Amino acid sequence: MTNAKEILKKTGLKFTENRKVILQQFISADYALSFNDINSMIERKLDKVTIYRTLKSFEENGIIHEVIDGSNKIKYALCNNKSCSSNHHNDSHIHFKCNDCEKTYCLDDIMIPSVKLPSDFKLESQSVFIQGKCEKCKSPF
Amino acid sequence: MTNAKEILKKTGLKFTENRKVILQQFISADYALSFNDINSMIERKLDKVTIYRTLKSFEENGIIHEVIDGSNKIKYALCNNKSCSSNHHNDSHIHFKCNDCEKTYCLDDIMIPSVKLPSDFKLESQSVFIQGKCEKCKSPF
DNA sequence: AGCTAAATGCAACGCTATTGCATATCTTAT
DNA sequence: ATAAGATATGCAATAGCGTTGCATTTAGCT
Repeated sequence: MTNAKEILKKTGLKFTENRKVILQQFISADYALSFNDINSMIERKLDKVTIYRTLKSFEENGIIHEVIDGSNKIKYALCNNKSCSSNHHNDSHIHFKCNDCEKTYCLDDIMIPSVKLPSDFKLESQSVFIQGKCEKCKSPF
Repeated sequence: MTNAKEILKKTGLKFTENRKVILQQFISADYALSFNDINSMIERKLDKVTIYRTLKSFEENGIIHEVIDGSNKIKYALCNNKSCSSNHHNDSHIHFKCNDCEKTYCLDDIMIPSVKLPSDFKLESQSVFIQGKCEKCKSPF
């Protein structure tokens, strides 16, 4: 069970109403959220600075990770990997972005194939980014 | 031989001094360039709008392709793939970003391993993004 | 040389994100 | 339960990246 209060307790971050509502968006969404997504989803009107700072602190505490999808906006998604913690993320999974609805999904269940790099590069993390159409946009009716 | 004039001629874009100097930066750099990279590299001072528009038109004409590296800045690199043309790119290669110097390289010679997607997603393009240390930053002396 | 479409420069603007500072709120210890 | 201290929040201002509209200049053709 994914409970906002539990998650926050683990990190040592204070439990506040703002953090709860923001975290709940991540828990219920199955795709990566940007500032704008969150800002329009929540009823409670928060200052934008609060949202930005909340996202940053969630990220620093291993709750969410940044999702790179070429949108030139910062997006985040819940860390399902238990090994994410303060200042250390471990989210090398596949990201899939739909070219129609622009939503980006984390595909945690699919293995990332490994790549053999030339010897002059040292690999630290690897991610696969796929673009295409998601289920809803594939069959538009 | 990679000649700016030749490349521009193929596209039908007018050959101007501005375009020449910008294109030359791409030809001589072995990594992806952002607006800022270009702006600081060239002597000739151009209006920023000109640079942005030039990059966009190069991209639309299959000369350069966008490189996504999580920097939240638009970066571009030369298309080595001959099949890139107006409004159709074919640059599914590996991008490597150095966590130290922040330069991002296109690794054209390495095969991209293919990924099996769940059936509800339709793949249109795939790219692999790797972070680590480049040769220069691996051995700092 | 002159014409036309394309390229450039300037000014203004929009959006995303950040910083500094004063105030409010949570948590812990008493 | 309350007070104290640390943390979180809100407001105002600002920075950076990128775009748009419009007037002017230039490349490339006849």
